[in-house]
Amino acid sequence: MMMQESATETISNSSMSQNGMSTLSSSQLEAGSRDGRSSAGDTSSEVSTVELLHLQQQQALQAARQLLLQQPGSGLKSPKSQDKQRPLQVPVSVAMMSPQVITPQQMQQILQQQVLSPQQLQALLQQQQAVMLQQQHLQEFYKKQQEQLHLQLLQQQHPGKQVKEQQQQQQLAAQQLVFQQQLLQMQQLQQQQHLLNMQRQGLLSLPGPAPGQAALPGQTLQPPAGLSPAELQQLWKDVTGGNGHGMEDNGIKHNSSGSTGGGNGGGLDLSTNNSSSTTSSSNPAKASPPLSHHSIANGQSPILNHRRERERERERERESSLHEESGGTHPLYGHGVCKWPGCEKLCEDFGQFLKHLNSEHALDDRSTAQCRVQMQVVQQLEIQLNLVSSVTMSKNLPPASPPNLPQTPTTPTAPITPMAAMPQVPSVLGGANVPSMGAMRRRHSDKYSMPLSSGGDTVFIFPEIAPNYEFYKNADVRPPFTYATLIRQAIIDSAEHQLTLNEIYSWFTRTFAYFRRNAATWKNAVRHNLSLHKCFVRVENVKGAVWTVDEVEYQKRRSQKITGSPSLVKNLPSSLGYGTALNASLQAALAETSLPLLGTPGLMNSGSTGPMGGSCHGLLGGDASGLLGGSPPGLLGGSPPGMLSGSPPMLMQSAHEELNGSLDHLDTNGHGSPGYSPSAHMPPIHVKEEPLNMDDDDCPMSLVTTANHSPELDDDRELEEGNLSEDLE
DNA sequence: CGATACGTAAACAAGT
DNA sequence: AACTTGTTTACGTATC
Repeated sequence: MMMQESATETISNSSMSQNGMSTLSSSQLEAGSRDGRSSAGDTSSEVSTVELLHLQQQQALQAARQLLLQQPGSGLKSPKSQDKQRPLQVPVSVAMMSPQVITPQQMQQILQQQVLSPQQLQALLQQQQAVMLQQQHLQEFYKKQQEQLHLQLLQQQHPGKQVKEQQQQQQLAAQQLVFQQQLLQMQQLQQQQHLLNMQRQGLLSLPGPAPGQAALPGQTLQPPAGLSPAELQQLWKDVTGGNGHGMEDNGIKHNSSGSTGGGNGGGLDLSTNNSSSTTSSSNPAKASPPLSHHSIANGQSPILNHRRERERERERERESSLHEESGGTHPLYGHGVCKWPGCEKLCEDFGQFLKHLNSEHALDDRSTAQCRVQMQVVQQLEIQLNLVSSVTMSKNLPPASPPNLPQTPTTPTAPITPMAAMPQVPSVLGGANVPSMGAMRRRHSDKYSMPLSSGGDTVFIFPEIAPNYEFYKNADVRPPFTYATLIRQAIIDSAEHQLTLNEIYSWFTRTFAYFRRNAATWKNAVRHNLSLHKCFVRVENVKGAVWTVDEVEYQKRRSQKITGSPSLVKNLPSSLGYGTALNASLQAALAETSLPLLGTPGLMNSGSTGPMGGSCHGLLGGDASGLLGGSPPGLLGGSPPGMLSGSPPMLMQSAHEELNGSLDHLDTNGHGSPGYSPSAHMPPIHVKEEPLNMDDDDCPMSLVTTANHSPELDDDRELEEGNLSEDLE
């Protein structure tokens, strides 16, 4: 019976979280629309949203490209795996992938570089306003010209054309270019503005640090944080000269050439095509002079001249080849393949591509939804990044690398969020919500012992861990450790290695954001564990009773487990997703086991290499599936969700596993340090939250949400524990 | 499939 | 009486 209740609770919670998410997303959208309205004056909210989405899509594409280029083998796998798992959401998954791939460092760089100063923002806004006024007129004009041009082109196709006509055409083309450029610029500015507005309003902004906790006051809506790095990047590129020519594009994107008639310039892909681009959709290619790209860039006269010339040439070419569409360029078209995330359809020519684009990737609800999901994903990633970065940064450690962590050989940073992000995110953010399920999480955790040290009293066994400590302290993620392990840690951390029950409670709340809610539940669990496990010894004290740890007993227990489970590795697939988590668990594990070992990283790694390698990448696939849709019913389903699901971000099981392996060795070797358990395998991290489930459908959405914890959950008295909250900081 | 570990819920008792 | 602290039992889930 109880279980059922809990289950229902979970469900309700999850639903709540979803709602929360949806709410958030909706609010965001609304906000976005508002912006659009306010700023643009009635530009339909949709437009802004769409634009944003497009930007993000592009971003995702870019990221994907970069990944492909940078990470030869690794990155590729994950996507596939994901796709397999979640076929329908391919685009989404793909988009997600890219972000995942991005290393934390990259993200940080982006963030750092991309921040717009207030003045810049203002300037942009002003520019845009001015531009907007003109835009309508220009658009109309542009359309007319495009039509004319189109007609002329058609005429030219016929053999006997007169020179004059050609000249006229050229002139028109030139004019068109100018207008087109202007138009594009305006559009871009508009996009920017939308983004900026959103940013300002905090729509996009993710609460930096602790999603889970709304807590940190200031952070939340700060403008700068707002846009995702990628967004900013893209935006900046588009705005600044990026568009201009080439960016990288030349190579990759000629695209930008506004060919798509719409002149997306690079920025707006679809939107442009469909909408404004206008008439063109039908013959965008024709109308749009390939120039566009370039034009977009500056729109400067000098450049224009060159462009004009080029255009002429191109037009000639065009004429010859007719609709070859000049290889119409489009941000989503390259190498004869549709670059829409997850699509990759082969299109013989640009025209075919356009057809495909309009038919398959039209801005319908579906694509819009996909875009939204992507946005959300990006946001989540940002959040995670913030968390991670905050943690790592605060601690001096080089982000990814705990000493030896096999961690991420490949992607040092990668960890961050690989796919897992998706699934996990929810949990993280919204998190913890739910108390949930019964026994999902599990034991593995024990294996690691967590060296976390709480603030004051404790001494960090391993400083490296600190980062993780910060993470769990602020993120509403369930730690991947068993209650027994945590309790032990709490006691060990204390000065006298003994704590009263209440002190243990305090440690939990102080150390883990996750335990700031549902107090009744976890406190009961703590008591239960104290009583149940022999390793915890109650000692009568003057003041009352205190709890101590009998390491011998603790080790016994652990050793048993350890010995038996080399298998952990298996889980990897499912757990892959976590990136940073890795650190936490790994570190923890390392900490424990390795105390002695620290010096010998090699050991760790050696073991890991094997297993780990693949796993890391696998991240995406595995976890995500598990979390999201994969695990069906119960949270646990596929990926054992165990504890951390919420955290998501981080843990890479693979790493854990490796660690495990290594750890195991260690253990086996027996260096058993007295106090610390050998720890051993890394368990998959479970996330309790299970955000997972949400409906499969929603899964993506889940991401969205949550940045703050939903108050709801707490029936508990957590609030009561004011200190805890205080302690946090 | 059974054993075990774990998490959760709850009943109950004793103490404050 | 209400709450805290402990103990114990039961049950579901996951792993071995």
